[in-house]
Amino acid sequence: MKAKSRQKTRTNSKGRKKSRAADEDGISLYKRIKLEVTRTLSSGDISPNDPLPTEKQLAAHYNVSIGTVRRAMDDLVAEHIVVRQQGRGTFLAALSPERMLNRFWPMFRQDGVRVIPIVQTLSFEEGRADAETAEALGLRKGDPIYRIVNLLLMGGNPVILDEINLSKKLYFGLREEHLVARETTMYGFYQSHFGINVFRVLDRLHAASANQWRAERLGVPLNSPLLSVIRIAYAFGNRPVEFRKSFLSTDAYEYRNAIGGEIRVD
Amino acid sequence: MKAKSRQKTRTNSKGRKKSRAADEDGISLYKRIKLEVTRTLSSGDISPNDPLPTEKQLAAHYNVSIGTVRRAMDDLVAEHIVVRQQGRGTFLAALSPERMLNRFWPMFRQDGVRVIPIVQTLSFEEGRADAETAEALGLRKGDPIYRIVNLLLMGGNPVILDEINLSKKLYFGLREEHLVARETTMYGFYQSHFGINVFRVLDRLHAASANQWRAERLGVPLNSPLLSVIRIAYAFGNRPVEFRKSFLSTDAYEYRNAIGGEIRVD
DNA sequence: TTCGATTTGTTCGTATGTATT
DNA sequence: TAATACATACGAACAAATCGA
Repeated sequence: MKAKSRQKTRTNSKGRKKSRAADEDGISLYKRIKLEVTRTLSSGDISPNDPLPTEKQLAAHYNVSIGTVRRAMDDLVAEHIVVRQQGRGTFLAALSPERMLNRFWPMFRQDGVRVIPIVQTLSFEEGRADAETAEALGLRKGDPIYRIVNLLLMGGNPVILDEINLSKKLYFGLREEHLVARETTMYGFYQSHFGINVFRVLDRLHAASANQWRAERLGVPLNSPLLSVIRIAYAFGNRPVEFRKSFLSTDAYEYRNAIGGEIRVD
Repeated sequence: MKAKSRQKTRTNSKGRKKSRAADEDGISLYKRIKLEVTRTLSSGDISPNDPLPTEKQLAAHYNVSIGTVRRAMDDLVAEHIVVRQQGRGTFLAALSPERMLNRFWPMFRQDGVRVIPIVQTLSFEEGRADAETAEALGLRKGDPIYRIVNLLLMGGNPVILDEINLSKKLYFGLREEHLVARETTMYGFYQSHFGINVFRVLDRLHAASANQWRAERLGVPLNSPLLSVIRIAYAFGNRPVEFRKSFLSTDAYEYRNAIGGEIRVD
């Protein structure tokens, strides 16, 4: 006497009617849910740190079982898009200041210790996108942008020089006061003030030499070797939302990168 | 008439006896299985590309349900330790030459194209571990090692100079002929000849200047900026199995690093 | 502070779909 | 074609964390 026997399609107690595995579109249910939820999140309606619908609600809404919702959420958790907390709910992956920092700033002291940088904004100006910036941000050359130069000090010494380019359209109304006043990382700032959630960055690393201007600000000799990091930051949906060129003095600090399993056995 | 109602412990039809969620050790079943399987894999008994026990077998062996085995395997798949193929089985994550390359060599041409390097072995010698190498490989200073210097050419030009240090004990019997004859990456070579599966590397990046020796081999001017990559490669169980110092000429190629979701929606 | 409701976490089990051999 | 092995989906029961009354 096992439950109800099932055919390829059936109608269950809630009026659900589905062919199992492989939907009309040939895409599985949990993947569809994954997409739908991602779309919802990228729309920016859900501010981080307030919860998504509960699993039960999602199951009801999409007319699937809780297990299927969990399968979708498992994926989103693995992709660091949402986090779950037993007893509380499921949240847009955030963005506590130091989680943000830990996640997107792979800078360590030589001995492996992570150091929180202190940020000085050296300049803030409006300008127009050059070819490189336009390409990176998906703009047209000459489109209006904000350009910010930050100096990051670690352990009291200047270590990183950041040249940040933002589309004016995306960050309309940004002013220098906001930057000095902010109590968080740039990415946390984008999120809290503009609803822009950076969840992925792509870094391109080169060896470079310090020119006069950079040498002065980083306090190193002219032509010292610097690590150049060209970064594009993406929000959900692979929307580029920041183009950044950084120059790092790697005498006392280094850029670390782990490839492969992260060995969380918890 | 729903199944059998359950108490906190019970004995099922197969004689299984278990308290639900949170085992004796306070660790969940699927995590225990994850660990056990990982241990089995790291012992090197299972050569890559032959299958692990099937889910059914594992379930029987560990006396748990298939769902629990799948939960454990899901994690191992997410961590790139195993791969599953519908209809075939589950395999130790491998390591086709170009998967290996794609996975652990984040070098791209400026335009984003990946280039397969050609490897020249410049030298092969036995030596003794200096402090740095010993530390990295978990050896004592003075322990015997092999030291290999490789020059990697991309697009016909020398781009990377690799100085590789291997514990002699781990790779006992290694000879230069093996290296020249090999038809794969170094990591593939470690695996096929020594049963050592690299599944994770940690890179530390610095800006450096080309000294005389390196400048000559890389065909760049003295004191040119080079990207220095100090790498430790780990096998299962976090066993360090290779210590490598690389110097990259980044005029035409770059080191790329993606942080955050990889956006596989499949 | 206690307690109960809510929400996710873990485990089990079943049925069926689909790819491989 | 049949057997095998993983993939998807449903649903139930209980554990554990959280939060508010």
